[in-house]
Amino acid sequence: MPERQSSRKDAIRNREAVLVAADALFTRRESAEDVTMADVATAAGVGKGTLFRAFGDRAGLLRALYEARLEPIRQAVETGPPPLGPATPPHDRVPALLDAVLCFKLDNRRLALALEEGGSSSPYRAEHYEPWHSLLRAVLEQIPGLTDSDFTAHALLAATRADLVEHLAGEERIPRERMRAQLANFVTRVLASGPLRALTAEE
Amino acid sequence: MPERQSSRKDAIRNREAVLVAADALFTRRESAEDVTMADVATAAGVGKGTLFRAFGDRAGLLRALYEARLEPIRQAVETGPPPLGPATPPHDRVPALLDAVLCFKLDNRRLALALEEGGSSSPYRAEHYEPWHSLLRAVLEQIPGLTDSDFTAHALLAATRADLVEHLAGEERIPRERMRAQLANFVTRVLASGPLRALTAEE
DNA sequence: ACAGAATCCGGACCCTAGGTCCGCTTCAAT
DNA sequence: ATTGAAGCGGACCTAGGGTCCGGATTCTGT
Repeated sequence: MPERQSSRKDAIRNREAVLVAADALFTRRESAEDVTMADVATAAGVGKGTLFRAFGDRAGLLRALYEARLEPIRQAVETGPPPLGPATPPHDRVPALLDAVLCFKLDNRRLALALEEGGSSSPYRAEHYEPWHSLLRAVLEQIPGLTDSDFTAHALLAATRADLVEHLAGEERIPRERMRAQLANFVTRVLASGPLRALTAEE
Repeated sequence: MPERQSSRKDAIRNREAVLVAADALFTRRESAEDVTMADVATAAGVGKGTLFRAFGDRAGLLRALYEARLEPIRQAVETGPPPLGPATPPHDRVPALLDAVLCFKLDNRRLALALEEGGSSSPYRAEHYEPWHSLLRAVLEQIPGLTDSDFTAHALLAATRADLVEHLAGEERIPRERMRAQLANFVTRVLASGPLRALTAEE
């Protein structure tokens, strides 16, 4: 619950300083795992107490950073033009949404990794997952012939999990565009078989 | 490197005791996260030193347990009869493999969770992932019209990630058989769209 | 059976990193 | 200027993974 706004300017200034410092650290450092809270506090020129009061705990800080970076995409999805916006026909919006998620994770590898794997509880309990799943599920539901929207949404999102993306980009050295193409391809396959008209009908 | 066999009977007995105790603890306790190494040592009637000498570190212990439980399935996949064994036609083997993985994770929730999420490095660096991916990829490659076997294998396996399974089974209360059906369905969709008749032919 | 060496045992101990506490300072409202 | 509420910061607490080493146990050669 330590999330209420403060009107005091020192509090606001410090919160901002922490955000900036943390952002820099997470981007610069190799792994997010070896950025300690003490590091962040020091880099921000602030005491640990301040840091924890402002964000509650490590996860809270991560969340704040994540949401800040996610904001533009959220906007584009909620009120933007096609292919991300709500006016897009479902069949085109699903790949667009997943592509957006993938790109976001590619652009924010360390952060996404830290938040998604970040110890304790599963990513599925983190409240930032639910909106995506809900939306995707709703869009999938509008595609005729597609059953199990709920599971399908989960499964598709699973293909963009931060650690998988990290593995593909880092270990397997797959270039961004190729990964996007592969994901698009995969999504197409899932959507393509429409009314699950058997393996035989080539149409 | 602390993995070499010991011929001393006390060492062997203790190793076995630890394995049994850990197995019991991980099964009994709510979350795998709150089974500490000290707990395991105590439950096994053994000192921490012994435990760490035998398994190296926490991950080592998890791995040992995991592999023990996985053994029968590994057997079935490598030298067993269809639909898991190598004699199965690719089109049938892929769903069978994924179903086996899913069932395994359902039967070993806590353990799979602990090992997959288990802090530090991603599941993709854990050497137990690679064989599955390799196999699945190889089988996928034999299905005509299927491209991107590598990515597809990753994506399909991602749908059986321990924390997702845990979420579906635990949070969403989806019964085992339903989940298996949904996964089977999903796999079918991915395989079904054969030669990927284009994205353009749509509207 | 015995000695000596090699190995193992176990729990006290260390260390890191997240999180808390509290006396002091700063802010803002009157 | 006064005052009390809010914030500050770093010393401190705790948990849990991992290490160490004196003493016990087991193996081997004779």
